[in-house]
Amino acid sequence: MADLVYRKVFNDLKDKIVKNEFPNKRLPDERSLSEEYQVSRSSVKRALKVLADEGIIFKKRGSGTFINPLYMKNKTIFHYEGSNLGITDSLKSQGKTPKIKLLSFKVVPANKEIQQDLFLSEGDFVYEIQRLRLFDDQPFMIETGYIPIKIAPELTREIVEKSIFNYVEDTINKSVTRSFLSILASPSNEQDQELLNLKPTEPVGVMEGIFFLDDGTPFEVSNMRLHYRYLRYNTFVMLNDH
Amino acid sequence: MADLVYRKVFNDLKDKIVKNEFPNKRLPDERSLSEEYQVSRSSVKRALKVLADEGIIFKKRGSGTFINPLYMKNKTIFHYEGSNLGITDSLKSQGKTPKIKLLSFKVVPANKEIQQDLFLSEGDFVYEIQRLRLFDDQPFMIETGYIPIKIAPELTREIVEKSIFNYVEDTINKSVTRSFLSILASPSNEQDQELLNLKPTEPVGVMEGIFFLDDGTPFEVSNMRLHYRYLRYNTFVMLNDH
DNA sequence: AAGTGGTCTAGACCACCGC
DNA sequence: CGGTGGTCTAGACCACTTG
Repeated sequence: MADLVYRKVFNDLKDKIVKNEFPNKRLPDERSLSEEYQVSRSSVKRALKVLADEGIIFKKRGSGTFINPLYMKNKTIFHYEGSNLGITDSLKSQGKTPKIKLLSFKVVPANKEIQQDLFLSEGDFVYEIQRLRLFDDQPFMIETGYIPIKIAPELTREIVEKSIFNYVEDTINKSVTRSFLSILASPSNEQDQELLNLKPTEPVGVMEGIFFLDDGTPFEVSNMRLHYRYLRYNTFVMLNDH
Repeated sequence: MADLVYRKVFNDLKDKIVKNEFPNKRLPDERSLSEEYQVSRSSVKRALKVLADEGIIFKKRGSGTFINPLYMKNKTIFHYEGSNLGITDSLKSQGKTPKIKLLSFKVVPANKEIQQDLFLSEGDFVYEIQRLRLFDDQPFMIETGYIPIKIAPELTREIVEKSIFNYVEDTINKSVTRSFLSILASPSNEQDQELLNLKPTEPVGVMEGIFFLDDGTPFEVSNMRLHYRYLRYNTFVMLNDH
């Protein structure tokens, strides 16, 4: 992954942007970058495309490529980038230690809502997994997930305390590649306040989502409640036209 | 726009998918499509990339390209608007009447932050427009926007009480087609509580964004504070791999 | 006119899948 | 092994912006 040409250009440019090595907020033109990195202009374009999709840069035809000023501002430790969600990655990359505390792990019958979300039938069972995620010993997210037992019949506490997605990729040989997410704000409840160290006036950011395997099978429905300072979802939006 | 090669391939394929012209849920391989449409394989790939980004198809290396079996069903269950945001539209569609109450309308010098966000220079002026948006006489959003006067030199209270974007499209003949948005949760402040009828424990959802004209010029930087029950951002997310 | 991003082509080689 | 998608190159021409 990391030794792909466009990936290297992407990583290097992102690095330089973060280190503020383009103080005029402008990147060199594509042809210069192509020369500098000794790669084709197509590969440069591909790298820039990904940067643009993540909202880090934007391009002005005829003018050049510029750094999105919102990207650097008010960066929370934890941020999601549109079309690329990397929970553990984005944490690790900053040299921090993400941890998981397992709050509960059960097998329960799927209720109506979960049946619909995961395309299950009456009588199907799911794992109910509640985890607290920490980041440098600071709790930031309560995550409640439901996974059909028939998709991953051998989940254990040990697996669940680490990465479920990695387990699935290594063992079932399928991968979780996409999801539908809903993002909203909510007042904190007592559990939130206790586990995330919140005052009653402080809210949580909520991300609800369904994760899919690469063959389209719904794999998990998840409800994530985040300390409000740790949620910042950055996205690039195309308005009505294309 | 629609006469781009990859766009035509995209539209044609999407059309065929919707009409169920691939009953085996599988698309022809890229080289055949390239031949069929008499375009390069790169253009086929580009069209397929867009289809995949929209969650309509997925590609399996070594196997082929398949139609996401959930694509049709999902439309009723989720309404994902990622990559297509229409605030007033989505309100109108529910048969409700959106209204705008103008809270303040001034011309002020752009501060450093706004200068950076909108690529302005020292001494440039911007409109500062604060509006309360209502929905069936129920206030749901406080919106503070900054627009360079040099882009829209003739803004008036009358325009600002309606749609700024429509004015821009009709008059300047440019359109607002893209934005970068950051979405987060925040405790409500006193103004929020008063204008949005919130209790102190109830939060707001915040959307900060820069809106761009179709030529890439930053047009407006906007801060939107929404009653938490009215913010729900739905999006389709591709995870780490492609 | 020069510079910059956008689109498109043609072709090469690689990596993975299934028979 | 053949078929498929993934990556990459080199170069052409177009469309828009800026001085």
